[in-house]
Amino acid sequence: MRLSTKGRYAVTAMLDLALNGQDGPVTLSDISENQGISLSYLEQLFAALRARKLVRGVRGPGGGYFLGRPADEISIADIICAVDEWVEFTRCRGKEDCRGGQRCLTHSLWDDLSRQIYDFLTDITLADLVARGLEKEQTCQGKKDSATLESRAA
Amino acid sequence: MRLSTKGRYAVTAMLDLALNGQDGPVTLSDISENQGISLSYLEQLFAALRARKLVRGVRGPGGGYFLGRPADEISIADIICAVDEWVEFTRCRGKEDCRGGQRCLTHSLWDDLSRQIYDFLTDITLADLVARGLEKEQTCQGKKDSATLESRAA
DNA sequence: CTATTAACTGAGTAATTTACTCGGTAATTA
DNA sequence: TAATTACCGAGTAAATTACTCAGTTAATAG
Repeated sequence: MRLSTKGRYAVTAMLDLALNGQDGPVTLSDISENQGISLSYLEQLFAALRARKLVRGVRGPGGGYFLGRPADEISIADIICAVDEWVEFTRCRGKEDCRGGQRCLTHSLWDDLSRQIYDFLTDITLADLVARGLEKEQTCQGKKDSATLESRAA
Repeated sequence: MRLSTKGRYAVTAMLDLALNGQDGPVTLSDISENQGISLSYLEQLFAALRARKLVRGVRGPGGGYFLGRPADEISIADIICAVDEWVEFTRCRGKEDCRGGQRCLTHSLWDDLSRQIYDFLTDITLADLVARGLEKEQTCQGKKDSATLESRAA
């Protein structure tokens, strides 16, 4: 498993689709502006997402992107794996011999952990995130009553 | 949260200490050989780990590294945060205004997820990993049902 | 006391990944 | 037909990863 800013970009972009894709397709330009990512980089990310059928593109004016499946059928792990090209699972299985046993043991422990994280993220869908977020009704600036999570330092 | 090969190196190295640090300190040379990482790179990683008191160094012949605390008091999140310099939490809180609300919402959803992953990894200690690994008694090559996990190297 | 060991430190750099720029083509709509 | 937007690929700047090298301290063994 791997968790980088690239994966974050992909997840937030997909969230953007989940939130705004109800009425019509969302353009990459919109996402680019919303998320502060360059258009070309988004195109690269969406090429990977499209290859995994996580999004569907519509050309022409009024076009843009839709989610490829309902939001409750897209897990965070799906998204991250799509852009981060994760495999690299037990690398000492083939080329690296593990005669010593020690190296092999630590690697298999890591793979075990990696698998746990993967399973964890497989159980969380885009829909889950959106639902959990809406239920809190937290907008960044909002901060109504007692909470005051971060009070205007500057 | 961030999960890179750098974090993996740190975790497997710490696992190495947890597994071999019983009798005496473990040298970076040993770890370097076990894990296939260069000595200098390990020194960099251990500088960060030492700064967070996750390891304790002993100089001179017969020296090496110990865990800074018992293995059941060191979480995976501790290790990863030490080397990956993670902070970057809700980046739209200060400099980026979130008038649109859209960008802000996706970011806060991401931060929410990031927090979940962090909590998940905070609950897993080095000792947990080792215990879980031993209980499975999985060696990479061996896979014979009887023991074999410590097969005499040095 | 001397030599060796191994932790520490820091500057410099190759390799890789991230993120972007640019210049296009293909499909769709008005 | 013209505008729009997905789609495509080569080239590159910036950042991070991972390493080499060249030392210095501290502790131990002889």
